Amino acid sequence: MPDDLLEFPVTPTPLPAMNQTPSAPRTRFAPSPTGYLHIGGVRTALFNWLVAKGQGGQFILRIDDTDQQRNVEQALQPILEGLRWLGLDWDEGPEIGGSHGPYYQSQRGQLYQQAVQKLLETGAAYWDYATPEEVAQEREAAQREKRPWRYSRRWMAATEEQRRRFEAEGRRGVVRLKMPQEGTCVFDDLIRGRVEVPWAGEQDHVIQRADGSVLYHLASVVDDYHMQITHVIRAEEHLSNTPRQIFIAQALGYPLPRYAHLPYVAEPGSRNKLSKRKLKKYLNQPDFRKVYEAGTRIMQALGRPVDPETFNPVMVQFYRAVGYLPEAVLNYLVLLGWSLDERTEDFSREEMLRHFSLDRVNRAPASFDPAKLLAFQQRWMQRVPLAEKVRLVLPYLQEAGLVPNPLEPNAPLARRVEQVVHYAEDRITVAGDILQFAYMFQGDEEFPYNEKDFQKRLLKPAEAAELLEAFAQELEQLSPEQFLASRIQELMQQFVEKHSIKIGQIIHAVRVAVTGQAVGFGLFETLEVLGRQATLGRIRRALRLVQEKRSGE
RNA sequence: GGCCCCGUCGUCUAGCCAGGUCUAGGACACCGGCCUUUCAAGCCGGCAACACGGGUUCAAAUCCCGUCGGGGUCACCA
Repeated sequence: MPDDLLEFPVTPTPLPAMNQTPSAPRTRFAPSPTGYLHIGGVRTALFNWLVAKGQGGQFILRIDDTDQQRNVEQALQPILEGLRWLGLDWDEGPEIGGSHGPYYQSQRGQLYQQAVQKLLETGAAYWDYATPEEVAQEREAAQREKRPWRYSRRWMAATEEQRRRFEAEGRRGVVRLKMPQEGTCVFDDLIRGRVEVPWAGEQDHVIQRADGSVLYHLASVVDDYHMQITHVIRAEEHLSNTPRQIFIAQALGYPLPRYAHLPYVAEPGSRNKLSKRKLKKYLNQPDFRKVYEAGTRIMQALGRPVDPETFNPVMVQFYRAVGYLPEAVLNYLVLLGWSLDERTEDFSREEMLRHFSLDRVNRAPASFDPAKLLAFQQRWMQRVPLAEKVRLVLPYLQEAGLVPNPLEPNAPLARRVEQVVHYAEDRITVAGDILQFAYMFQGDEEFPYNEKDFQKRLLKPAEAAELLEAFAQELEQLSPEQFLASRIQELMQQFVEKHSIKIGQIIHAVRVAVTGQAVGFGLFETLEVLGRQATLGRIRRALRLVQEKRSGE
């Protein structure tokens, strides 16, 4: 036996861990119904889902609504929709039930009452009759004297008689935890390793309010036990809550779950926690702004209001609305704090399930970078076959009123959608990008001209209109059947030689005349898809506009 | 402030536990070039980091101590 092994200090066994059947973890995601799904929240859900489903276990969704009187159902919908969109299906929870229900904390009051009762009986908790003001006074006094504060237990009722006395004074009791005052709480965190917290720093937390309702920590511990949760995987902000939960669990005689505290997701370019309320600040960040504005443009093209309450790159709804692929969002998210090795970046759902493990989760917080998310989106989108892309893009065209809904599969317009997606393929990174090509679906007299582009390519160059006119005459020589990209290109080359001009002198003018803007996919393809009649009509409209503007000056 | 956690390119990270193969690897962003009818895409190239200071060691991003910095948490919120 090696010497250093002999010298290894004998450590007291940490708190008993739950008897593991390592085969089937049960994890849970426990959001409170706030009406939106935060990026950090989904990542927590993802990791929980991966641990459970990667090892043949169950992923449970539980709603922490102990404090909500609002419309829970309504505030819950965006969360459920978001999880479903991403494919993070739950095995037990709202809308599907399960054998450990109900899955709303507001409906599990009886379980909590029993737990409180037991805590009271065993002396792990006590009735307390301090008013909130009295407690605040104590705390402030301690603060003034710069000493650590602990509740004095002055209004603790140790006996039934004391309770009656306090109540006779008109006081209403809460139930507090009777926390240990010395020693250390030790637990093994799956991500952080051994964590030690002195009990002396813990308060006698309230677990039941004066109105009889119960607080989060109690509910959470009781539920985790009854739902047989094996791994509590949650955000780091709960790390310092863990000792009190361990205390509750042990006092109740529950085996402990394993804990894993994920580093939180930080703001772009800083170490602060990502918050949905700081949208304005994040917009100062160029990458963030770029992603947001691209999204905003899509919403505007759809005629949807841009509501900062719901349309915000900090929330998953944003990505769904704009047309990201769930695969891309998951791929980005899984790498936010986790990695497999030094090079693998592409993870499908199946690959994540196969490879994910908590021991490769990073301990430091990770900044959210929407530009990198976009890069993943681009990669995933490149792999989507044409027919599927058409399917993704269609709802955007329909909502914008550019294409009827439903669209007959064999209608000429269906063919056009396909062509546009085909030619614009590299330019469509999110489904909503199709709306950049709205001009391909608008009437020849309706599509708008970008003023700056019109100015630059048609108005300002002295010869532009004349050349355009001449080129239109050449185009007229082609029959509708001859109106093909290759033929048009040939024609233009001849045209350029004939007039001894550079191709740039005509091609930009044609593009702006026909599309209304200076950017787009291949011009010859654009003309082909538009067809002879539309092309000529649009050029005539542009020439007319040039004339109007010139004479108007 | 107490307690807890964290600290590798601007960002996500690999490497750290088992010190040399690290003149620190990959990706995003950025910059430059090629391609080109525009803008993208694509291809090629470039910039760029071990928070700091002490130890231990022949050798430290890796081990130890300290400092600094950042964050979380301290509710009759979740």
